[in-house]
Amino acid sequence: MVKKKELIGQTQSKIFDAATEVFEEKGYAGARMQGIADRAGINKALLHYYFRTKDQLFMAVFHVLLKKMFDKILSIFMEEATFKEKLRRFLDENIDFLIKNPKLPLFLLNEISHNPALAEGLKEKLQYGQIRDLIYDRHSKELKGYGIKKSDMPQLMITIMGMSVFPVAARDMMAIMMPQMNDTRKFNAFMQERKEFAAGFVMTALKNRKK
Amino acid sequence: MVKKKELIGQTQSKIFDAATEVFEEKGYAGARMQGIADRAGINKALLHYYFRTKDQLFMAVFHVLLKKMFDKILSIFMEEATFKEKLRRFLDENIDFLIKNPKLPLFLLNEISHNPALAEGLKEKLQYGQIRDLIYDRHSKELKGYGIKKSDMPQLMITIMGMSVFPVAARDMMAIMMPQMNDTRKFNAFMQERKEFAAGFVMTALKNRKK
DNA sequence: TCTATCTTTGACCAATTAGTTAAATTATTT
DNA sequence: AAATAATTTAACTAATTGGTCAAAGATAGA
Repeated sequence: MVKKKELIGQTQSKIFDAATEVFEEKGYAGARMQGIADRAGINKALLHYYFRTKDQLFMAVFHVLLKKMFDKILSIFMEEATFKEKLRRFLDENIDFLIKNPKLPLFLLNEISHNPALAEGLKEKLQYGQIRDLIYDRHSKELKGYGIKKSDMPQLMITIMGMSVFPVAARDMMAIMMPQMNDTRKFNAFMQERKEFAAGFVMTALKNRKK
Repeated sequence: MVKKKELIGQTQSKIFDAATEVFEEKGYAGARMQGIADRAGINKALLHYYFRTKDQLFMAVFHVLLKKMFDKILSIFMEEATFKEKLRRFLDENIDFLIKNPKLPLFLLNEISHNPALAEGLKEKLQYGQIRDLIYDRHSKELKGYGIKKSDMPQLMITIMGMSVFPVAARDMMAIMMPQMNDTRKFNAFMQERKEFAAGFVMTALKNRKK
């Protein structure tokens, strides 16, 4: 027999999944409670029964997605390995993640830019503020060998992030110049290729960097 | 004496400027006609007098901004110069442009992703579809010397674009990990630094690329 | 089975929002 | 100066949208 709590779970997670899809697709301002209810296959009143307001529902979805993205990014750099190894693992795993969640980066970028307060929670809670120092300190010898000073870390980190995230976020715009990007199969192949291209590109640039 | 056409121009361009600001800030779905009227210092009915509907006003603004962005990108690569020189000029000028128009990339990315048809006009009109071949053919000798085949061009182009555009588009998100990015003065200094960093990074990676 | 609680729904409400209209004001032409 | 045309406004309308409510249906415990 199906228990009540499982039913709650079913409905609530049906709602949550539908809300995730709709918010990712249309953004907060473009999303409609009715549209979320429709996609979840339920009544709009039931939506408000489980999540009192649009803001509450959005916040629940947003924070799960933000954490999902950052956990992926950060977990790899917290492991025990050389910087070079981490770079490869990061690009491999992050690109796989992005292929599976192609709408996520642009969604997060947009919502945060429309409402910077959204990032506040994570900022304090997980102390990501220190991440630059943490990474640098763990690999200072290796990075110094590449001519990277602590003050260069933002440049390097944003470069690495951009190598994987930018193509996914900017896909539709780049497709104006490169129509083959419109074909999802080709785009995914491009992203697979990119694992190797990006890792090679960054490591070559680092190893031959003038100090 | 102020002529009628200038007056029209004044009001129309006041509206256009206000609409540009509001759309860039809030996106199509988040923008309000009343908000645009307020920012332009006029009545809402007057908005509809000059631009019949929200869609019409948005389209006018959007296409100007899309063209602005692409002209900037493409003009440099159409000049007579070596690829290396173009790369430097592109990063210099594009980063200056982005510092002045920090909300532009995310706005365009978002609106196109919410409504891919928006890109159609430009795609056909300016034949950007061929840009990859155009650039490659002009620099095939130099690029082949770096071990770049024609099929590598998308990887290279998206890398170069991402080096300049990503930091601006992802600023607020990267600021979660690097709080100093929240300070506009520091961020702009970072972008200035990036001209040199990115140019050096890309050229080093190209020159030492294994073929 | 009876009761209390939890879940789901249809109908409704109030606020917001894009868009209209008719009249008033200002500018242009003759 | 008078007539005509363009510009601007206040007040309004219709549709959309987030949110409520009371009642019906389902579930679990006594």
